[in-house]
Amino acid sequence: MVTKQDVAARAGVSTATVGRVLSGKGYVSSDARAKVEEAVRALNYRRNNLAANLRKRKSNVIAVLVEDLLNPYYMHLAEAMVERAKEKNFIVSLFAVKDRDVRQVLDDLLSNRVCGVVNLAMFTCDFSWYDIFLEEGIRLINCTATGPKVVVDYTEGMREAMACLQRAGRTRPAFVAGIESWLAPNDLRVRFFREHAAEYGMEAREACVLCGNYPLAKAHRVGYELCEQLIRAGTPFDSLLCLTDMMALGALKALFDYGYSVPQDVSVIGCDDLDFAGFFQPALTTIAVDKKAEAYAYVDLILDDEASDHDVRKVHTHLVERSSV
Amino acid sequence: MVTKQDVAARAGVSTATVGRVLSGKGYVSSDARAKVEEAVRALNYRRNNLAANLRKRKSNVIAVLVEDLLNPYYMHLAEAMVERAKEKNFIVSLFAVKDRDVRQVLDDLLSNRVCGVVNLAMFTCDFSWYDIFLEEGIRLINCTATGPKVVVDYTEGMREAMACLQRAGRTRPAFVAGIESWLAPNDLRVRFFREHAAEYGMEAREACVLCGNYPLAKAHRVGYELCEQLIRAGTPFDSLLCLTDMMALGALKALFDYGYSVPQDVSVIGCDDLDFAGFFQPALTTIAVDKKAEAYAYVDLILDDEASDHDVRKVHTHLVERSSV
DNA sequence: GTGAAAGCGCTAACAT
DNA sequence: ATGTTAGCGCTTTCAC
Repeated sequence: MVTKQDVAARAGVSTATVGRVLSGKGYVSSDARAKVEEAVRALNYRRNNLAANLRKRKSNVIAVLVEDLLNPYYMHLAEAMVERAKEKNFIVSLFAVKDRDVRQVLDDLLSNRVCGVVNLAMFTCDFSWYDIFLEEGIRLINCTATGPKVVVDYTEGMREAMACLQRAGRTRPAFVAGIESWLAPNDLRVRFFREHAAEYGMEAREACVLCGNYPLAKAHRVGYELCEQLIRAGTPFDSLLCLTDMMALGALKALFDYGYSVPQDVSVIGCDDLDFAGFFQPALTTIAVDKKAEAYAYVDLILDDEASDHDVRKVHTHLVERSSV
Repeated sequence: MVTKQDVAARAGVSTATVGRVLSGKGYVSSDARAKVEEAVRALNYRRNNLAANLRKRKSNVIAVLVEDLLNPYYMHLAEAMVERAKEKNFIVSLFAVKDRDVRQVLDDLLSNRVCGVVNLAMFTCDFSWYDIFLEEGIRLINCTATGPKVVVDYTEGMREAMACLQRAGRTRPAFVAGIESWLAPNDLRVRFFREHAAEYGMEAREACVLCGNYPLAKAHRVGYELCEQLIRAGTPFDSLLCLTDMMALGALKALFDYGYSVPQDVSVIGCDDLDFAGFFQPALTTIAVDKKAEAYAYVDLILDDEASDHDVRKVHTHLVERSSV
């Protein structure tokens, strides 16, 4: 393995000088710089991040916490985060907090001295009792009640969605929320529905806000079951808003199984705009989230030194109309 | 930050002894062990993996190479790999080789001294010219022509699939391969189709093996386009085998758009058994891969010291019948 | 503008 | 059964 020492020796300078040209900080004569660059190329030197990390007491790993990697939405995010992190020479690692063994995962993160943590899990797993993260200067995103956050502004998309339903003449919507009811009030989509449905000439019937046990169960199953439940309850409805596209997928199937046709009998709107949402039957009208912006915001909040602790980045949403309304 | 030193001091022993109890290797008196354990708990000691990695000249990161994280199949794999790696105290990192900038990614892996590389990208990106990996003792899975491999034995599933089609009275199948034609001969599914269709009373018409530009384009789009192409070509067909479930999703939509009904007019079979394959319209009959076994095999091949370089682990497949045949 | 040297916290070889 | 010690390769002060 080629070390900085080797490079220094070949270039006839000290390791400090090599360090300066490699990091681009500090004064180096153009002569020295040239010699170092030649040596680096000739020896095919590659920095050992392990050593650098130890010295800096922090790794170049960004931890991403997920409950369920099988959710395509997370992967959209992960994809973009990897891309962004790479630009800045960081790598992203996945950590599963599946069985709610938060404690163990937290120890893991600490052991590995990750440089930041992005929580994609639905719930705000409270790190605050684990002050160590703060003490160690590890950036936490969407982890604690306070601290930097990126919030997806579903309001914009919801507005368009409701207007779209209204144009289609729908008046009796139901909302497949899927998440547990104690979580629902925190969700902007659910809140918007409850608070503003009336403005679009719709009845925001509380019984039609369907809560479930996502993310414990798969979103598409939850969507199916909730929709089935709604149908069996006999409550009349002419449209369905779904918290996520995968829930919409489930709902679509339930609707089909029970003989409803979409969009003739009921209109369906999803949320996320997964890359294959247009391939549902029928092609799903959905609230698109600017996933790339969301992912980049996560990485930037972790890595930008200027990012304040009270920073909150807003991610936009808008309706993508296809054939399900 | 609490170091091993601190623990040793508090326990009144040397760091070596602390190391012994922590690693479970070497002789330690039960008295010393007790004292160390007490100190670890009291001080809330957590090992610094950065230091350990440097010393061992190898990190606890398993690199996963992907072209496209948006493929649900990979996430299934990633999920299980994370789970397995965690058991052994390793973490998994994602690396995107999207733009074919293999070179750059390889440097990244080297810099980070990952302990192993699992290549989930479709093509065998040849690392062999990069002998450094071998020299450094970094395990490479599915990376080079030689070396350890996990192969998914599609033969089993394909056999059942063909039999299933035969039972349904189908005789004119097409195969939505999706991948570029030079890649096709390497694929067991395609090969099986070409070589054994006749045994099931089917015509293995070469023109009906549809190749495309996956993974450059999204699988579901490729599936759609290929199926559309097939329909427009006017070649008669009564069944469709698809390389992946996502391609099947696309094909299903094309079929629908062109007025065919599934399974009445044409039978469709996918491959992968994604968790939401049952939610396609109609529910997809598909070749299920034992994804967990596949993922575990990857991790095990990387971490097990006994794993030979010529090891090849076989992953089983079987048909899951739903409503598309 | 450049170099020397002190660690980062850990592991493992060696000594006792 | 336990302790001592020499690095791993890098960054970064501090002195020249």
